[in-house]
This record gives sequence, C-alpha cells and structure tokens, in this order.
Amino acid sequence: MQKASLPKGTRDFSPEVMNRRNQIIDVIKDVYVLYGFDPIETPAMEQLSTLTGKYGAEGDNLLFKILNSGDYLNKADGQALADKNSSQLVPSISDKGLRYDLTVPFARYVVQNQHNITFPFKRYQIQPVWRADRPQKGRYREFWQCDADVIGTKSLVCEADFIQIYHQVFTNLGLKDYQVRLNHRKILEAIAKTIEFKGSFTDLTVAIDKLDKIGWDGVTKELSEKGLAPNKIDHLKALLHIKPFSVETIDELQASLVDCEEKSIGIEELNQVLQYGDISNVNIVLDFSLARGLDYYTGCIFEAIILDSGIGSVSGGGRYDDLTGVFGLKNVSGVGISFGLDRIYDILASQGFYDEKYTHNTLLFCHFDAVARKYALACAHELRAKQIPTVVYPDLKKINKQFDYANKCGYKWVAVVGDNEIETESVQLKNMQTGEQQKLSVTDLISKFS
RNA sequence: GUGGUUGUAGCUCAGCUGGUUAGAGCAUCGGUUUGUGGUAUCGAGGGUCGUGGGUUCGAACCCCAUCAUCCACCCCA
Repeated sequence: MQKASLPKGTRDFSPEVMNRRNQIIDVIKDVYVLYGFDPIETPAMEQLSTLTGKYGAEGDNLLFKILNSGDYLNKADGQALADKNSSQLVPSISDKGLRYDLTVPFARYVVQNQHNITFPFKRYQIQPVWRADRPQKGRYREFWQCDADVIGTKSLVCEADFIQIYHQVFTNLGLKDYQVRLNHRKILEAIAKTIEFKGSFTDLTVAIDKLDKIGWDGVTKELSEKGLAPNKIDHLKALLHIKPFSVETIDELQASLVDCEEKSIGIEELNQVLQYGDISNVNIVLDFSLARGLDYYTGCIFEAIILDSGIGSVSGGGRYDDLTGVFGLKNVSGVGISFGLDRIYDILASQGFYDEKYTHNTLLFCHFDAVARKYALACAHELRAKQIPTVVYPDLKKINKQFDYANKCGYKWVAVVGDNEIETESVQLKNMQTGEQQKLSVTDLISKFS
C-alpha cells in the first residue's frame, strides 16, 4: 500500500475551510465589483518564455517547469545533458510552466486580446499561483491571489480607488489593524540623488527594504559596504521615517529632497492621489523604505500588512508603465493590487475568527423509521422546489446518531419527523445550537426558510 | 540554494540512563433496553515506532546515511 501524501507546500481544503475561504473571496470580489472590475481567468500554465525573465534572477529559479510530453529526452540538448547543466537543459525539455503570479499572465492577455479590449480595462482575477519556494509560515507553494488591475490609463484616480478598496476590504473582513504603506518609485530615485548614492539603485532599495527586519544597524552596515559615507547614512535615516500620508508629510518631503525631475513628478503624483478621495478614515502611511516589486513598477507602490500578525504582507501592488512592452504593446500603463487569500485566512484564523464551528442553514431531516424517512423525502422535495437547501439523513439509525451527524457537519437546523408529524403534516424544527424546538406545518417551514 | 527543528495509531503527543506482549487524549465504529443530541460511561478496531544500514545478548531510544516536516535566511502574497 502506498502512503497518501501531498507535494510539499500544498494543502487540501475541507468543506469547513472552503466555506470560509469562499467568504473571504466573496468580500474581496464584492468590493472589486463595486469599483467596476470585471472577472477574467487565464490558464494555470503559460509558455515558459512568457514567464521567464519577468521576476528577476531569483524568480526564474522559483518557476515550476512542466516537462514536455512524449519522448522529451530524445529531443533534449545533448551537450547540456552530457554536461549535466540543468539551466541550459531546461529550454530543450520544457516549454511550459505554472504561472508565478497573475500580473504577467494578465499583461500577456491584454496584448493578445488588445483588439477586443476597450481601454481603460478593469479586470479582477482570483486564481491559484505556484512558486517553488521553501514553504514556511504564511508561505505556500500553491496559493491564491486576488488581483485587480486597471490598464490603459495613467490617471491617478486609479491609485486613489485602490486605497479606498484596501480600506473597504479590510473593514469588511473585520481586520481593523491593517496598515497600507505607500511609496513612489520616483521618490526613491530622488532619495538616491539626495544622498548622492553612487552604487546601483537596486543595492540601495534592497538594503532599505530590509529596515524593519535587520534594523538600522544592519542597513548601516550593508550601505557602508557599498561605500556610502556615514553622514549620508544619517541623512538617509532622517528621510526614511514612516509618516501618515497627508499634505503636511508631502510638504516635508518637498523641503528635504534635492530638486530634480524625479522629485517633482513623485510629489506631484502623490499630491494628486491625495486629492482624489477622502482618506481620513484610511490607515495609510508613507513609507520610504518600501521598495517591493522593483522589476516592473514605475510609479506608486503599495503594500498592506496586518499589524502584529506575524505574517509579512497580505497585499502588494503598484503602477507599471510598460509591462506589456515585452509582448509588443508599447506605452500602455497599468496599476493593480493583489491580496493573498491564504495569508488573510491564516490571520483571521489566528485572530479567533474561526474558533466557533462553521454552521450553515441547510435543513437536515432526521427520522424515526422507514415510513418517516419516506415522509421526509416528500417534504424535502417540496422545500427544494422552493430553492431551500435540504438533506434527508440517508440511513435508518437511532435519532441520537443522526443528531451527532448534524452537529459534526454544522447543520444549525434539524427537522425531526415521526408518526406524530406525519399525522399532522408537520415537522419538529429544532435549533441545534439552542436546543429550542417548535412544531411547524410544512407550509410554515417553507416560509420560515424562504 | 543556506542554516536549524522534528519524524511513534487518522490527528496531537507520552514513552525515565537501550531491557519482556509500545501507551494516552481526540477522532472512527458499537453499547448504556429503541421520540431528542452536543459535556457522561463501557467497549472495539487501528502502529513492521519515516526509510535503509550499523553497534549490542537485546534498539522507538545510541551511531551513520537517506527521505519528509516545520521554522529562519534569500525573496515574496
């Protein structure tokens, strides 16, 4: 006999878990729809060439590659095979891969369907993605992303909308202690100019992005090694404090950065985002150490976390000016965000949202004998005709076994039927949580559940 | 890819410095005389102790290897 097991970093989801995951998806989907996004889906697998080179050097290693069908070894690169050179061998034995995120497949979709798309195009997409990472807390090899993107407009109204979407989604989920972090790629560039950083821009952003993990000592050490003078590091330190996103903060920024084109654009754009909506209720901060997604992001960048959750970010996003360019469609700007469904679930679970057993309103008929079971089947037929979810316990078992079943499966309502009920064409409706019970005619039962 | 952790029943684990037929709770199934459950009680089934070697009279326990797991780094949702 073989041992039942699952690949590393993947999970099964029970009915109870699925119901809750679907609730989260519904919350996010409803907000997306409220802001005018339409759904699309794309295949789990893409051409490997669509995916490679889009996520940085590390990203390529984390792609799941799909082995070609048939006698793939016969067509393999003989030299690479002889040299045991894996990376060189891959292109000759694999031309498909599992998608790594939903943004790149979306860019591919836009380019391929450009003649059927009216811009600006607003789509949402809720599907699994796969990464060949080492699993750990809050990190899986198969996980779901909930994306919304607007493509084909540079308007900062979109950024303002996403900020509102963040607030609405987290509020609807009951996660009050969220924090949206905002930064602008151009501001980061202006910071680099202000402190006259001579090394590569990536080195700088990678270093400051680790601030909340390795602290100032670590960042100072890393930047010193890159040749940044101590007084410049102090200057940087003065610039990086997290501040509320407000007119005052932007004025402060105006004063502390050297004049340059990046600064003007960055500040102008942040100002506009600020104008397009009331953010007074939104927990949003400007965080200049936020540097994620540098590969294709060019404007505003977002990240959302749940404070004290022990899990990193639950959402990331930003504006990209030329993601479709690699597929041949130039000058199309887009902006989007992505929620991590699995991390949101983990946080809700750890905050006690799921401590109570999941219950549902499907009605379970429990019966005392075969005659009563037949009566229950007739009742169930009537209820289902009125779109009321109904189940008749299938076996002839003692009533306490049937109640056990009801409790374990999360049935909140049970209809008990026996000789008495058959005579009066009624049921005993029982609330399994309170134990309360009342005799109802089938007609009254239907109106109660309609 | 790097470092650490843990592998004993379906799940969570106990098993004293190596010593007879390896235990508990939960879960599953059945009973506590059959029209009312969830917390009670009795009982049953279920394990070649991750796998392969080695040391020993004797290994769940010690040694080596291997696989898996979880956690951290890198990076990310």
